[in-house]
Amino acid sequence: MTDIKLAEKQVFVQNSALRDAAKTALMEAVASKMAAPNKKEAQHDPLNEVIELLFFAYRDFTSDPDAILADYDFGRAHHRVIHFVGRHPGITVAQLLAILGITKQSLARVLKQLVEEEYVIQKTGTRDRRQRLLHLSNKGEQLERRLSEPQRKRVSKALNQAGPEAIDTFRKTLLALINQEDQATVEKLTGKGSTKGETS
Amino acid sequence: MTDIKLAEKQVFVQNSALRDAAKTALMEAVASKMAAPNKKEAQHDPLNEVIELLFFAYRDFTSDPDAILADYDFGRAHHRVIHFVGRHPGITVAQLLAILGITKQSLARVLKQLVEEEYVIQKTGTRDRRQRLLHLSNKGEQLERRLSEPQRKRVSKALNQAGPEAIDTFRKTLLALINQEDQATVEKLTGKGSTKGETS
DNA sequence: AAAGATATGTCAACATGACTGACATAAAAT
DNA sequence: ATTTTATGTCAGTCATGTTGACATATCTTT
Repeated sequence: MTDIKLAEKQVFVQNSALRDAAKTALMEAVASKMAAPNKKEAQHDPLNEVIELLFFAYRDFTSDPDAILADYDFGRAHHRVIHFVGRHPGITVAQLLAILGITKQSLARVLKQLVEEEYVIQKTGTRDRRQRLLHLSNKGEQLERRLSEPQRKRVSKALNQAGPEAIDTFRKTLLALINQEDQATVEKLTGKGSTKGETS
Repeated sequence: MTDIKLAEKQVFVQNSALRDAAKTALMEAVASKMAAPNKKEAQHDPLNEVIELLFFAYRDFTSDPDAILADYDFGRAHHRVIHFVGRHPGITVAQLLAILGITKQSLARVLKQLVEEEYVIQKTGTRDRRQRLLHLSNKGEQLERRLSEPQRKRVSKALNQAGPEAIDTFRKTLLALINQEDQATVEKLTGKGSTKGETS
């Protein structure tokens, strides 16, 4: 008696329903249960708190562009490429690989698409003609702005809410979270804009 | 004349080599080029800076556990489950789904493994016997500690380096980065520890 | 008590974005 | 002239996410 009536009334609670309701309704459920008095393990370590906050913050932070990307049939991988090429025009493939921390085969897949669809332009290096210096086309720049806008707004809002010293403290903390060896490099990287020194 | 000599001398620069050298040597290369004087687009927006820092910080932040996980043939998905079950013992499957923002089919795959290998224990709810309240076994708690230790150290170090007000400011900023609708929920969630109110 | 809704689980097929390994070409460096 | 470097590409695999369909046990409602 439990085998034929299902499909009609259950479907609506199936997959994405759980996802979409998740960030709202179901989260409420979580919270309410949470409100119940706990017993033990109230490990109220602020460190653990920060770790969880990082998880949620990053999740939401990346969700903005994800939605936009879907329109273009692109994924996060494309976004990362667009972002770093946009912020560091003239970057080489090797540099991009180093920054992204992925293999060239992985990069190739998305980069190829981006070049074919003319979001990214490859210019042969003049100093070293083996290099392919990467730039955004106008189209690419447009997409970049579209993608970064919600993120900038989100960050801006958050920093404002957190107070005037937040910009500085937040930046300092993030930098200190990065692997020691890379901190100096990243500092230079984010401090500057382009990757020039040569161009075609 | 370029078709038979390859495999011997190239292999070492192949895949992971690029990855491993990446975070050190190649990053250096990036930095040096960066140092070259730029021309235009010095969009020195601190917002963009923060966005990139977030990317790097989160990347390194998650790399600690990733390495450990490999020993167990687990991935990030397992880590997330272990983390949230560990920090919120007695959490239900539905709640976990809401937090993780994935489908139950995705969760099932990793949860099944974790239960089979006895890192996670399912207890039937007493108030609602349909629920499976999730807990870590001792084994699971050990793994949880092993995984969170490097992250806690990293965060701790970063907060110290960033100054005394960093804990508070960093937490505030992260919270404000989260989707408005979820902020209150997450605050409760991270503030408390367990998910009890009932147990078996 | 019967009917419906909910919490959980499971099979199967598919997409994305990583990875490894192997091989290629053009250009620079030795 | 030889070797190394920067880039690209084919092929196969793996982890993790997604839909869709269906099952079972246990509340909840009528």
